[in-house]
Amino acid sequence: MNKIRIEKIENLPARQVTFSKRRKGLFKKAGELSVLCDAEVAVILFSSTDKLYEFSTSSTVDVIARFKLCTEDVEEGDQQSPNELQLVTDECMRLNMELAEKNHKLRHMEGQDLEELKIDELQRLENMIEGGLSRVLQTKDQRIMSQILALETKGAELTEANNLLRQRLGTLSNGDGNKASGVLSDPGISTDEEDMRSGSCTIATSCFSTGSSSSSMDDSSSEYTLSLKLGLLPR
Amino acid sequence: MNKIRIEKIENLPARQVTFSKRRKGLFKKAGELSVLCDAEVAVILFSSTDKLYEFSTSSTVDVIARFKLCTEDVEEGDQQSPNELQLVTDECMRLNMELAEKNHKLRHMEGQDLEELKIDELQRLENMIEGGLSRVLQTKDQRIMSQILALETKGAELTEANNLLRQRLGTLSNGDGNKASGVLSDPGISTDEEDMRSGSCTIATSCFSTGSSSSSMDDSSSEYTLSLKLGLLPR
DNA sequence: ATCTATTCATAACA
DNA sequence: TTGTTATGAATAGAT
Repeated sequence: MNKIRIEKIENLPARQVTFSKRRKGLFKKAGELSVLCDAEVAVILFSSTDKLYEFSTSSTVDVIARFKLCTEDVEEGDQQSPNELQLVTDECMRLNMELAEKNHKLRHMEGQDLEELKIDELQRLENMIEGGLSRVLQTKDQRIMSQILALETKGAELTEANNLLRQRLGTLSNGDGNKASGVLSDPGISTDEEDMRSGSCTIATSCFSTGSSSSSMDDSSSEYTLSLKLGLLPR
Repeated sequence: MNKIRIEKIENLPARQVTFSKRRKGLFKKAGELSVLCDAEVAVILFSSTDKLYEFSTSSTVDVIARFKLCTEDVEEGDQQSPNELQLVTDECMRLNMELAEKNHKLRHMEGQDLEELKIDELQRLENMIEGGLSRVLQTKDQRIMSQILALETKGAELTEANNLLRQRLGTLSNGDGNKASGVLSDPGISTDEEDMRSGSCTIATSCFSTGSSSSSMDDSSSEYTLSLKLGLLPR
């Protein structure tokens, strides 16, 4: 409903959704144009994940052939039609160079081959890495928070259910108090709650195995609050 | 204002107008999609009068080359002779995949597309980034230290030379003490030292504006050491 | 080409 | 992924 700026969508799922919707729209428009105006059209589309999508009135290769005819006439004279092998070879070389560059950049990001960098380049690299790191940390925290929230909710539900069951048991056999309390330690009924305490904690703490955050392990407050405190540790 | 049926417009002028309007719209949509979703796109269009129109993000022939690569893979296998073209095409495909993978990794390192990662993957990513960061910082510090050392040495040499000159001047005109001390402020002789203190300082501090690495900057030592430490700052 | 009345496409949300 | 809806964008028809 909102107007958007035409710039790269950084959020991946949103980008994927927009891609598939607009791709559909684009293809539709292309088809309408071809019918309305009796035109021949081909649309070739590569997603950011390098997947190919195409639309064409007749056959894409036919349109391409026609296109080649039109354009080769223009540049004919200086070169005899660069054959397919040449085309693919060029693309190969281009890819090779691009790959080398990316590898180089990646090595720098990983702290390798730093000798070749000047101090200011190192500084820029540092800033870039720190930017990435902060985004990673932020994302991780968000993820952890939402997981904690989900667990809390489930925990609360289970606790309530447990209380209800206990109550019901108490009503059924109100003559025998031991029976009711015995149920609590019965794995068949209250395991869920137990799992919350042990299992979830492990998940939370294992995430911080770096060591920077294994500090305040005191369970002075309730167990649930404890996992929260650990979870949001920004580092 | 009326809704129109999608069928060939028989009226020629009307068809031409519609063609030009919708062509513009189609190209715009194609451009928006490519920017929004970081996609590569090519639109090839022949009017009913066989005039060619094209739109593409990079170059139409590049996109066509890529398209050929993708489609030829599909129909490989029935052809037996693994000619050169096939070989190069295979290599191209391999490169394409590798490149996609590197790009993906790089984006993660830069803190993009993190939605697709699970918590433990985020944690591993964080560790990797932190490793790189620490190496970058270490390299930067080393570089800075060695530059400091070089400047210190040079500073010491200059000081010594300066002393020698001063001494010599004192010997030449030992009757006049003012002359000798005046020399010190004479740009022709002692500029080097002055420049070290003022000019370089500005450069130096700006480099550490990030704050993360401005650690042992204590100027408890001699003045030379102070200006030198600042001076080595890069750029 | 320029101008609206409409239809259409789609961003955000569920 | 699919569907819904409030909005902005595209455009048919007229000038």
